[in-house]
Amino acid sequence: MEIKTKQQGIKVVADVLDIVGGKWRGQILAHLCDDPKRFNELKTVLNRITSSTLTKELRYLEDIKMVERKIIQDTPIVVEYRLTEHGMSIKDLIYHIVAWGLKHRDTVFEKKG
Amino acid sequence: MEIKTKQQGIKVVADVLDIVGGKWRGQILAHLCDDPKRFNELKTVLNRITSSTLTKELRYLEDIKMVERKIIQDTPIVVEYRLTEHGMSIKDLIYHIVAWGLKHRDTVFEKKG
DNA sequence: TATACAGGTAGTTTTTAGGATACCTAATTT
DNA sequence: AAATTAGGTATCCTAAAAACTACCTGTATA
Repeated sequence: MEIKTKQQGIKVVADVLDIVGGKWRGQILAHLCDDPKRFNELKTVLNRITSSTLTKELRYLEDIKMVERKIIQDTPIVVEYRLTEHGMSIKDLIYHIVAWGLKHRDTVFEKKG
Repeated sequence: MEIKTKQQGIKVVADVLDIVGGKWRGQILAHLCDDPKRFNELKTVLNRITSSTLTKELRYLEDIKMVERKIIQDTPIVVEYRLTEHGMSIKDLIYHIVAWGLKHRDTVFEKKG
């Protein structure tokens, strides 16, 4: 694949990073790679995220069809978030991100504590 | 690879996205995957970036040893930015990002113009 | 002579992401 | 009856990211 495919190939990088970037989206998607998670499970595992931020990020991921919200029980309410079938496609990319990070982040961050 | 390696595997996603994320860094790295580029080449190809932002982003990428700045001619001054040897390792990841994006961004962005 | 290009810096302002705080319904537990 | 859990919403606020504007050195070009 040639990235040289000028504005085509580069804009796509920005688009993908819109989806996966920011402080939380990558982490949320990474957690959902394993298995579906409930709202408060995500909240616990994403240390320090607030309810309102988590809600916003999940709504965004729903809007772009990466994640779906499923009410699995009505009363008491139980909600589950999972990757859509289409969203599953992100797993590979997340694996590559993790792989690169495990190999290289120490070098790259050596001077940054 | 198991992402389930709890906080280990997830924190690394955030770290990598720190490097590659934001509005410009991914695009800058993607452009430098092809070949070295001069300051104003980058500025032209990254439509709408300002000099000061480009300078900041390049300085950051230099600090973390992903990119190096090389004065290739003194007078008149000619400066070239290229991936460091270590920075080259990002190529694969960029390719995966582009690959995923080309396959999936239409679906994902179908409702977003 | 003056205008443009190359490669920037400095200072200020705007925009945006994310955080803080408070609050909501309904059920369950103490 | 009161507190806790589950799953949020609404509003405001702040800190950081990026943009805007102006300016700089030095060379080449018209």
